Amino acid sequence: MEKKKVILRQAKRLFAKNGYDGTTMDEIASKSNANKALIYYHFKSKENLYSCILKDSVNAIYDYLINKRDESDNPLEALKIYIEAFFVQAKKDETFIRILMREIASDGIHMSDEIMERFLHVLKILDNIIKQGVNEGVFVKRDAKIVHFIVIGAISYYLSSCLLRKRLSKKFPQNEFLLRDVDNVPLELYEIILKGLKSYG
Amino acid sequence: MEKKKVILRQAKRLFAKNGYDGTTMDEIASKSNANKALIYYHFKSKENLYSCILKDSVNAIYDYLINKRDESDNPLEALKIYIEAFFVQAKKDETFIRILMREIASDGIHMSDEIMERFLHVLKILDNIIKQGVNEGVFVKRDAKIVHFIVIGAISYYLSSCLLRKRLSKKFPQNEFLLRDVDNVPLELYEIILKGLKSYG
Amino acid sequence: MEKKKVILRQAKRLFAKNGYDGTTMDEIASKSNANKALIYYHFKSKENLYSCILKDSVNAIYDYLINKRDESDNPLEALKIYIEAFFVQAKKDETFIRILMREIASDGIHMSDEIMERFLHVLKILDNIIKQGVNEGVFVKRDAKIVHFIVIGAISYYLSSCLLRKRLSKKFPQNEFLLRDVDNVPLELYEIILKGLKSYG
Amino acid sequence: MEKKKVILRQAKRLFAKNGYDGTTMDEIASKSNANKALIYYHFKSKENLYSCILKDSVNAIYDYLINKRDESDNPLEALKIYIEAFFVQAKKDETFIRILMREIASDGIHMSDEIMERFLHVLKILDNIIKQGVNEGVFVKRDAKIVHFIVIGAISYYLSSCLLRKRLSKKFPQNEFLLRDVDNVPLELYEIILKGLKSYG
DNA sequence: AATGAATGAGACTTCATTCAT
DNA sequence: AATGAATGAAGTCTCATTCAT
Repeated sequence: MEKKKVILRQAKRLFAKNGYDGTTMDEIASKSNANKALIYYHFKSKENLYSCILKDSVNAIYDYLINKRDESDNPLEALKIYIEAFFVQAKKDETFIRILMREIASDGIHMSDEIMERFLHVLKILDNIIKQGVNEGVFVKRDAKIVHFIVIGAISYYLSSCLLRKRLSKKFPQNEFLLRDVDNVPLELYEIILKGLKSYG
Repeated sequence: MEKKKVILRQAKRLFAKNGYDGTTMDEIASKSNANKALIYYHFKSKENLYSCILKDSVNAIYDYLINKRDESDNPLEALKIYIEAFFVQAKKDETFIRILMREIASDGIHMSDEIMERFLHVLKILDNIIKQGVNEGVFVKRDAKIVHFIVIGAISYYLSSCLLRKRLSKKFPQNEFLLRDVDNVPLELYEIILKGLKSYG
Repeated sequence: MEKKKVILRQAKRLFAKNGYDGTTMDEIASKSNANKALIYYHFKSKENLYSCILKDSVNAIYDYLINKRDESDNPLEALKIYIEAFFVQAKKDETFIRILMREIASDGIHMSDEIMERFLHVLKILDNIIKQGVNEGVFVKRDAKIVHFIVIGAISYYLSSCLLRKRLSKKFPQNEFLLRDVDNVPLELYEIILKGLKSYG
Repeated sequence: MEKKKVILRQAKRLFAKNGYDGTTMDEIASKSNANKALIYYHFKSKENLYSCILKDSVNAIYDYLINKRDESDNPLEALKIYIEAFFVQAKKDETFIRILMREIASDGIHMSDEIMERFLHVLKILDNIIKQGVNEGVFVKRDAKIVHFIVIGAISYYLSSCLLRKRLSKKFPQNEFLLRDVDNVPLELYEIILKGLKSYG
């Protein structure tokens, strides 16, 4: 019972780090101190194990965002909350963002319809916020999707490149300033986007 | 001599689509109508083949950006040109952005120091633009890095998700509007960022 | 558990006959009626499989000689026993001598430090016998090492050339007498060496 | 013309060190600074190249021994000359002895009939010496073949183990004395054998 | 005489998966 | 729930050899 969770956790870590094809069942078994056959006992197949992990992650982020959404119906604040929530959740489960990046890079080979739909809902939350803002006249009219690419793209890119930047800044100390962490990413991001969207009147 | 280029092109396509571990030498050989041993004759190993591809791509984008940079020294225009150039080049060589995403997701396992340094230079070009803008008082003071995450993150995410979005919009027609392509990404992106950065008065 | 031993035995036979590079894992698998992957399951690599075999063989001959050594502390008899024991053991495990010859021919590429040390012990047993004999005045003073080269060289050469001589004697019947087996090799050897070493008083 | 000899020399060195299967045509090409196809141009095939080398070596030792044989018809001296000649020639062309050891270990897979016959002649020279000695009453009656195994076995073993012993004596300095070179191998060998064979009277 | 490119066969090794217990 | 042994397919890489020039 406990073992199953350990397997899930370790598998997730490995899938995030090395990708689906770069992760072996042997590695998962060894990192979770489990017999390889036990993984099959619990999860049927590698594909299924991966699928479980993907589903859990998408559900977690969806549930979190849905919860936070209800904290405000003011578009300005809602946008801020959305960005922060996405960031917080993505940081808490850093593996997810890496898995997502790989899925996008491979056109979602491993994503089931169910998972895709759930992910669409995540986007829709942001879309609604922008639309409401435009309707209420607080945002300039602009394709809401571009905001979505900015938010998810920037956060994904920032979070998943943390280790790489750390490594680079050691190797190239003269460019260290380029690679240092940003103080408060969600706030900076929010401020730029907000200023970029806000209609003055 | 021709064959070598064919192999490079096909390998790149496959690495972009399926990742390093998801691509087999057999597949590359078959897609480039080459004998498998010939790939080893020209490229020594899978790792080395991948490395060559990575290097070529990073060099191409670097050269293109360096060229474009010299077209203006006005930070506002330079920013616009940078965004557009990055977008154009990334779109022309769509495979690169996917390879890059995977590399970031795996903390750059396959990136040699040489390649990393070259990639750092790409970032530095943007950093200099922002810094000049802040110095000249046309941009509000803000951590230049966040802009970099927005530009590269959003463009990467947008471009590499094209096919996935197309697939999704067929499967979920009710949400099709969410997934449609944005009319003019670099322009929209530039306008939001510019508005978000510009200092008034 | 049984399979592992079968693999070891068959691998040993093949390595002896065809050398390390001349033996394929496919061949070993087929001769031991085992799946190739099973060999890797039990032995990790070809190199390691070979190493195990080498270690076992050296240990076997060492243990046998150590045991026999204690049967006498008279140098004359001890020398006789050593020669006979080495011969008997080498004949019982004929593969070993061939493997050893190849190892020597290639300067022990595959010999680990551990194995080398064990083999050194084998030499030391003979060395001690000769030295004791010289000290007690029953042997003329002579470099003990030369005796070692005679014993091991002659026995190795004799035993491993058995099949070749048989083949040759069929092909060249007029020289058959040159190639026939010697009646009692260890005894003949012992007598020559003893006579060659003995000091007369 | 020159290249052909370089190829032969380098191939021989490699075959001696790594065996037939352990040596690749690529390696030979690279060590002789020749194009791989050139080796095929000169030698048809790997097997043939090896065969040429084997033949040359056996012929060289045969010619040398035949020459030396005529220097004496006294069995005692002839034996001494034979041992010394075999040793000198084997030392001059150290690769040969290693190749021979491997051939014996693998029952002479690569030895053509022609080469085998020539090698038989080498043995016959020694056989004749011993027989003459027995006939003349200077040697005790003893199977001549055993002397042959002693001479060839001991010399082969001694010469081909030189590097290995050097390596070992560095790794195990406390046993260095066991591994040091013998001062005058052919003399020591001759003296033991002579004393072992001589009939007193 | 000499070479760069090309190839088919096969080598070592790994992997997801299953089975018997 | 848990495990050691076993397997077929496939993956990376090497090798002897040939071809066109």
